[in-house]
Amino acid sequence: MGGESDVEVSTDENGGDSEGEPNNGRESDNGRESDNGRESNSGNDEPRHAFWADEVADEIESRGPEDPIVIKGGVSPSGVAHLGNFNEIMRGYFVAAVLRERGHEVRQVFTSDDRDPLRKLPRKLADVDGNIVGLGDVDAGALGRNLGKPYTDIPDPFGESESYAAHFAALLKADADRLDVPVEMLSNTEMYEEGTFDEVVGHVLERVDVAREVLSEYQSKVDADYVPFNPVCENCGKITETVTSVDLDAETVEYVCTDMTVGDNTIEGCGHEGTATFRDGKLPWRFEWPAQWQVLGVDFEPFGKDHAEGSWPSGEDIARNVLGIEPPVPMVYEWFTLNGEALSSSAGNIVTVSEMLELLEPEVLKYFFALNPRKARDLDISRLDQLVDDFDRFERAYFGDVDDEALTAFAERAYPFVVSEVRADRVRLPYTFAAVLGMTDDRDLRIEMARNEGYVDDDTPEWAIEEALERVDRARAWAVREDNAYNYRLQEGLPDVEFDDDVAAALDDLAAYVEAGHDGEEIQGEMYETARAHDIEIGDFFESGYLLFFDQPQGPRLGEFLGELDTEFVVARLRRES
RNA sequence: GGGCCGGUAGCUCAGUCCGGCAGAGCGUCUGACUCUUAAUCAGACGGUCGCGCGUUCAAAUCGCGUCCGGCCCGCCA
Repeated sequence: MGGESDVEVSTDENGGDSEGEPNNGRESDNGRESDNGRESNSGNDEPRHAFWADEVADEIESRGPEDPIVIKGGVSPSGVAHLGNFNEIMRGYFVAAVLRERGHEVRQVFTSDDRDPLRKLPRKLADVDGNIVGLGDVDAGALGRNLGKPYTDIPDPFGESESYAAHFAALLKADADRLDVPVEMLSNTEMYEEGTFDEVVGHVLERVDVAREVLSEYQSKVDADYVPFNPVCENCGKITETVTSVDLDAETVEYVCTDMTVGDNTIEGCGHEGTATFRDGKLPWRFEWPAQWQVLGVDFEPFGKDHAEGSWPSGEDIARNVLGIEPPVPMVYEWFTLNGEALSSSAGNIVTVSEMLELLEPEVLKYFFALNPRKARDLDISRLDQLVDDFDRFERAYFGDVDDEALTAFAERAYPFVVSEVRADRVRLPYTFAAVLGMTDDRDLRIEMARNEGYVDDDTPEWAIEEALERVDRARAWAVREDNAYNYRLQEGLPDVEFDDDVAAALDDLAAYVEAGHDGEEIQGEMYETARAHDIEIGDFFESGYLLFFDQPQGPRLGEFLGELDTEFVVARLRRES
């Protein structure tokens, strides 16, 4: 793992190859004593990693895993593929990225646990574009009739994919692609059907006594009749729980299709008695999870705090004492809240990746997941500007432009995995400013305003301008969605406003001045003159201008803004004509 | 009831593993720039590190207890 990582770490040299603009940002001018300090203190005791993924990678490496290192995540395909599910993918992604940088071959897989039965109707679904829709917008009856069946045996409510499960998995995969995360989607059902689990299932059923004994430590319902295999009923298609006998040689089980209790509800069995192969059913979750570790050779798996005290301890135990394998390196991540509340699809408090990407660049979203997984965080949509500001600062820290040792150390490790490409001369408009630029759809005017504020100059490459402007559309979408203080909009039509006679006269004078042809700075100065000449408060005069152009009492430095607009339009508006 | 995780400035969070002056950004306030979008510059304010006890020369950090929030001990993420 030596060579490649050494090259990667010394980013200072290789940053320049892409755009011919040597990246000296990280070593930049303000002589940084921290560089010297780093030399001196790195000798003795091993410094703590600034990025959690490095810690995890250390632990994985210490076990001497064989390449490819396998990193897994997984969810049951119920309801909406929301941002919370992305913990599973993104946490694994950063560890995978670190290991790859260290020279390992890494396979990141994500299981869709799609042989699980649909237990209750989801309140919300997401269509193929990631838009959230209610149950009423799809054929809810068709779903209801399929309660108890594996997700892969249920039709796609949107009638597009081959099953409910396939629809859901496609959404997750599409979101992973949007974030440029290379993850291999695996269908649990397919793995059963292909016989991938045959051996483990046989092994568990052969040692059913041990299996019962181990699991009974964790689940009181495990009794002498408990058989850790749930066949799919050949008659009604539902997952059943009552296995009456096992034939290890034939790799089949006999079962009775009995009722299944789910919370307060009962999903009725059909009473059918039949025979199922090991491929026509599934292991219960507590066994299935360790079985996945075995058949996929999983080395690392992040999981939510819900599993930390339930499935993980039993899974670890089952892996060692029933399957005889070493469980993967675990990592518990805290759940984040959305707007201060728990993520809940039934309460409608969810957001999807594609929704977020309408508001943020992918790298900002990735940055969110690069933060310490142990901390409970809130993703506050109304304060996305804060998150973006934090990201921008994080980015500047990578290039050595922030006087914050801890942040810089974190950024040096995490930043390259957050962006698709490290480029020194990116332009980042502050998010709220970007929202303000959204007041107009005129691309040139946006650029001009950014130029006026010094974010863009003649040396700014076209690609950087293009990328910077992408934030404008997103920030604009945010301002509109939140309808907040940055939701400015140049009014296309004349707003419904009335003015006193003296203000009206002043506006007419200003119109004449603009019509005569003056630049923005001159118009700005003239506004003061005009207001004085008509003996009106300067503030009031500006306000009348803002009302005319934005239908709001506040706005940009008006003269210079008007100077950028079409003169005819400005003159007509000042005269309240159109 | 038993267990796990979180709680640090108004907000978002570093710092906690391995004890050493309570930190950053944003916001707020004041001042400056012909008073006007994001600002910029200068300065100020801002803290019972959830709370208590203990260990220690020294505790946000370690131990015990406790409060609040979330989660697990059915199924499932």
